[in-house]
Amino acid sequence: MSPASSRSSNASPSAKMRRPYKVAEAIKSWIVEQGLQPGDKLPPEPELMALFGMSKGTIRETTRVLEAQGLIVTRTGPKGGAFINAVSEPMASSLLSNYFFFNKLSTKDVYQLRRLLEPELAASLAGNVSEQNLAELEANLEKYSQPARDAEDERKQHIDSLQFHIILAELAGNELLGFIIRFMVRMLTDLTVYRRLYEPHNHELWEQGFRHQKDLIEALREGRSADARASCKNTWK
Amino acid sequence: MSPASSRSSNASPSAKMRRPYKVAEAIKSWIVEQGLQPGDKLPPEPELMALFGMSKGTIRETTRVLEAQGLIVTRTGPKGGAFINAVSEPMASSLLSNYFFFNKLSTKDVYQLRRLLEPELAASLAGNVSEQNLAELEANLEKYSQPARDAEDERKQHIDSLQFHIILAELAGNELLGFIIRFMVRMLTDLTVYRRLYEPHNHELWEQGFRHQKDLIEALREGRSADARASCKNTWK
DNA sequence: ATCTATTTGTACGTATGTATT
DNA sequence: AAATACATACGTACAAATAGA
Repeated sequence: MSPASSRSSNASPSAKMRRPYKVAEAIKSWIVEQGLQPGDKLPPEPELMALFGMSKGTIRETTRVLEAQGLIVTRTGPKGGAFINAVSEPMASSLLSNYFFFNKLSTKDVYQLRRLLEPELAASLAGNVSEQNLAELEANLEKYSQPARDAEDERKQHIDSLQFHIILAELAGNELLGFIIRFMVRMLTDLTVYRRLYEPHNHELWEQGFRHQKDLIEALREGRSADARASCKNTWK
Repeated sequence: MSPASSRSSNASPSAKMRRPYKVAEAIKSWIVEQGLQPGDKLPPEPELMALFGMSKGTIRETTRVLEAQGLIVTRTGPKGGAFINAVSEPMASSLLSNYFFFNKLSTKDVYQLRRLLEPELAASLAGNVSEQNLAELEANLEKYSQPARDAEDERKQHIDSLQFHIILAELAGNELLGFIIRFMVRMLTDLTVYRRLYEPHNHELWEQGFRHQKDLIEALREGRSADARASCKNTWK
């Protein structure tokens, strides 16, 4: 466990790591060892230069590396410096999407995974959702209760309907699951934002999706686990 | 879709992005626009300096940023330079684990997710697994067919049993799913590598796990979807 | 509101390392 | 073996930002 590669899991291919990376690794392990928390300050540049016997430029490249990975943030001025930072979700999400940019992620893959995940998730949630959360789901559902009037409208509805899934994931109280669902939604948004324009406006599909989400909410409310699973399975177009 | 934030989804908090990051963003969009492929070369440093009107140091910080995110690799010497790179899985995995380092991921979360994913995965695979792949699963199972003799042995077996899940995920032919399962395995390895030492050696649990994995293979072979799901549900300790 | 001190950010010139031809 | 083309590293000088007096 660690900021990446505190032991050997490597980022830059084994080869001879250049100095900035060596230092970056050193600082990462240092963070772990010292148990530094977000907000804690790293030594200022001159001190790091002395500590690692390197020039300013090299030290700066190092801090850029850590910053690019979201592990630190830097501020100028007095009381400024490099500070430990808890990687934000948008950041993590961005970095991960870089991976799938080249490793062709298809919408099919995303839908298949969602299909694997959500029905069981819904089933496990049935009967355990507070009335407040149910209301939230219903409020979201309202946003696309009317058939889309035009392409732009449909696009908006599509984004809103994705939000439904995010709320659902939140309810599980599982950081990892939540992250994955939100990431999938992000991917779907990116992947479909253009594609959708060419697709036919399918009224029937919209109606079915809407109905099933409505059923799902009811099943969750009344603790009908099996029904929740079934409705959820039908929620995708 | 893009190397992160080619439009607005931002990594560095909206504020005034410093120059290296601006250039990094510029290069990212440039990569997308030009449709550059892994292996394609970026202009050499002096040219980039001219292109963006910046000094060597700043350009270098920029390339370090891209490199730290796994988007380029650099080589020295003639024919050297910065080259577009398809982010590797270990790299992506490392970067993502940084996120969960501070956002406390518990083993409970991981197990819960696996519990959500794998039974359905197994069910969907039943009857569609080649004899060769089944043999591979069985070969893996052999590695821990005998009760562990000591703590070290048990640790090894634990790692091997995790491999079982990776093979299973591979069979789905879903990049995203595969990544997630492997990532979870990685997290579990990191999270348990120390913890396990304190846990009692539980013979009975081992035996059950072993038996269920064996059952699972048979169910997969014979296309008994429901049984595969059931066996899989019992595969965790 | 202005100045001052502190700390990061940028620029440039030069020297060294490294792989290809 | 030598020349070449490229990244790597250093040192210094100066610019920009910001907290605090």
